[in-house]
Amino acid sequence: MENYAEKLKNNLQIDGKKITKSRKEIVNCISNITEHFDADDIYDKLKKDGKNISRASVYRTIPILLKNKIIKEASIYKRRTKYEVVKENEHHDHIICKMCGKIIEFKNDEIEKLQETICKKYDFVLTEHNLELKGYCSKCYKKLMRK
Amino acid sequence: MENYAEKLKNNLQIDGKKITKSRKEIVNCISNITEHFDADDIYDKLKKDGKNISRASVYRTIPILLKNKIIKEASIYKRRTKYEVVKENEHHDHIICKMCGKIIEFKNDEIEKLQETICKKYDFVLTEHNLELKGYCSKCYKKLMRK
DNA sequence: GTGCGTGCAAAGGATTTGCATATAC
DNA sequence: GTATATGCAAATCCTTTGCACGCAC
Repeated sequence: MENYAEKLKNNLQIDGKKITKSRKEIVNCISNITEHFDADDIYDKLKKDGKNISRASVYRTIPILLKNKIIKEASIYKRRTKYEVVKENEHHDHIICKMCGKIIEFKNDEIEKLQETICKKYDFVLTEHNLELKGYCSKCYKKLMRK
Repeated sequence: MENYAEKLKNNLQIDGKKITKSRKEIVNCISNITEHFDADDIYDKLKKDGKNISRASVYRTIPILLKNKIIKEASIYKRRTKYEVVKENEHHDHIICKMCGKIIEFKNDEIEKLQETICKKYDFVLTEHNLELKGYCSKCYKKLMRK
């Protein structure tokens, strides 16, 4: 379990930025989200919890969270950017439905091993990777076929 | 060299859609582009060539080109969708050096097969994928180690 | 002739920004 | 006290859409 609030605090101090109530609430809010989320998800969740933090503040905090690797961009769906909380040692890849935006996370050791093999072949040292499989979930594919 | 105009024509006829001047101009325009482009790039290029086709038509033609696999989404940068012309049998993935930016293109059939297997497992129909391996090329890695 | 496609301008919608005020330090 | 952050509403900007007209078939 990582302490995102602490991480943010340290990074803000280094940058000479302020540790405000809004920022603390936002980082606290997202650290409880396990799925993917967008700016409005944060805004709504805060509002539901009685915290009246403006959309502007949410949007202005997101770049800070990105920079400090507390969240990362997961996908963009219908012009809306989706994020996920960064968890150390929990890498996974994504399957994305192009129609409904559904996202499935997976991890495949065989693929990871092959990636290593490929990089060795090209004399590269692999440090990270990003694999996105795009297509249609069974529901959407059926819809598509009916047309 | 593929004949995109012909491909579009055939597909439009199958769908009972019309082969209009605008659509012909647009497909002709993009078939000469080798880099990535967005909707406005098409609009501007057409305008420069004296073809006054509205932005609306460009935007309305893009989904048709996507559907017919004449173009595909390449990336989204600053809320602007970038496309590239689809070239048959030219799929590849990328290895990218984080230090010098060197890019190596590769293709690995085993990984592609595994992707299919994974999608089947999750009841997804795979239509496209994107795999980026990031790390350091041997030269840069040595530099890094010397530090 | 009919229905699909086009152009125009207006609408949409996520995100950004200017400005006055509030707050962390 | 001062610089940075916030909230609000307005602005931005890519993209979509309604509508009247035009064109492919």
